[in-house]
Amino acid sequence: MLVAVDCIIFGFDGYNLKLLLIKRGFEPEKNKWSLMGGFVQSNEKPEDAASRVLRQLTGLKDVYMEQLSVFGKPDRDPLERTLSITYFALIDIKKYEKQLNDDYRAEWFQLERVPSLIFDHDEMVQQAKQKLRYKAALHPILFELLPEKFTIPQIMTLYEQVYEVELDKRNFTRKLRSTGLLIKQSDKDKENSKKGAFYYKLDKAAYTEKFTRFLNFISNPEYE
Amino acid sequence: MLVAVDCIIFGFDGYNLKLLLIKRGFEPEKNKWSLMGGFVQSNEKPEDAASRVLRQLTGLKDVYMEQLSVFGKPDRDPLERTLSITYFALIDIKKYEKQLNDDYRAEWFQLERVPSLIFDHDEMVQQAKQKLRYKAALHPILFELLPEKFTIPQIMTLYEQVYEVELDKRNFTRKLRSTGLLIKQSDKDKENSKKGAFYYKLDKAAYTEKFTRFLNFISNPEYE
DNA sequence: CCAAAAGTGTTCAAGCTACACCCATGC
DNA sequence: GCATGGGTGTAGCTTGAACACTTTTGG
Repeated sequence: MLVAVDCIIFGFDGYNLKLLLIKRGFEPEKNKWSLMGGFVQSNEKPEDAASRVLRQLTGLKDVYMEQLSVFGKPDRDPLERTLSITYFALIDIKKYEKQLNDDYRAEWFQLERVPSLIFDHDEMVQQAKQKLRYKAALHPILFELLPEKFTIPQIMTLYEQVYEVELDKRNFTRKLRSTGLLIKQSDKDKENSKKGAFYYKLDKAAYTEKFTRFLNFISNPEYE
Repeated sequence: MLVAVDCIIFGFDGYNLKLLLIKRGFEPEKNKWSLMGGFVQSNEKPEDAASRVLRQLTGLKDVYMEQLSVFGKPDRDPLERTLSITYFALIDIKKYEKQLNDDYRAEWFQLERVPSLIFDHDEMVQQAKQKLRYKAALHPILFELLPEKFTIPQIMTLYEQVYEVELDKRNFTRKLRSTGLLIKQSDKDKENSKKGAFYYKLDKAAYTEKFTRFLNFISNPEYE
């Protein structure tokens, strides 16, 4: 049996949550949109294959990545029985922009505008979105999508995008600060407003320490 | 590459949370304790393989089962490169008792008394325990471990076992009732006390409807 | 009548929701 | 000087935690 990995890669540009897709360069389904994937080599762990694939496409390593699940219907690939292990990755879209590998004709798509994908990749994306919501309601993983310095309005927009809700900025700010994960900087981002919004950095030590604690950023979402 | 499934099977006998293991009947590692597993056949989805394997061992079908993750280190099986997809299953231990298939020399082990297992199966069990805690803090899956009629002290013991904590019965009862998942019966279980404890059944409709909602049975556990 | 488990209520603290106004600045 | 987005505080309510006594009945 062939074993592949497919990566569901999320990015955030400050306004919208996006997905990185490639235009498939070979048959079957040549020129259709697809997730970035590759086969697990004989000397490789599946997670190493996923990191390798991600690095090939984006040039990035040490990216937040998590195993999602296995897709294994006997006929999911029409040519040959192939099992796919999916991984979802969260990357800072700005870091990536410079390193884009043009060989793959990759593009970012807003989540609402994702085209239909080959094989069972649509289902993979659905599952990844769900998992992202589930996980981000409990753990501070969305910081992985942000640049080193970010503002509170930015994070709030991110949460609003992920959950497709509108949040109250007073309550959100209070809750966010109460996590103790943020370090306020003295400079401001003035791109999005005249007054400017203070930058924050993530307190890495607190992040590591509190990662596995319950956070409850979003109350009573529907969980999968 | 060979692809196998391995099942982490949990059961509850009213007092202790248990794990079902088999004594391996073939080389390598013959006569060592192991999870029940099997290879994914060419016409089979992995989840079907898992159900099949579970049915072979226990005679049960329509069991609560969930994909856990993939274990894929190149050398995890010393003979041949084998990928394993793990599933965890929750079964009512009483239903099972009658149907035990003796071919596999299976035994239930209390979680604290699980022997060391072949290959990376120890790690699989660890992961399954963690996932069980995570999931059961948010969703009412532990009912899958109980018989059709059960008492509140039984469920409470089950939660105490899963999380290795002591709970307050007044608070627990109130929280449990507030879920609207239980239907009180008029008869009592008199096996465990003279006064007897009322039986309850699960309200199947409410269970299905509320499954994906946040429940928060356990406050602030450490999540994985 | 007594031992053993089942069942039940109240008080306090913390956290969540809803909600409206002032601030700083570029144009 | 005004439009735009950033930033802050309070009151009411809900939820969770802590805690002790009464009930039932088999032996």
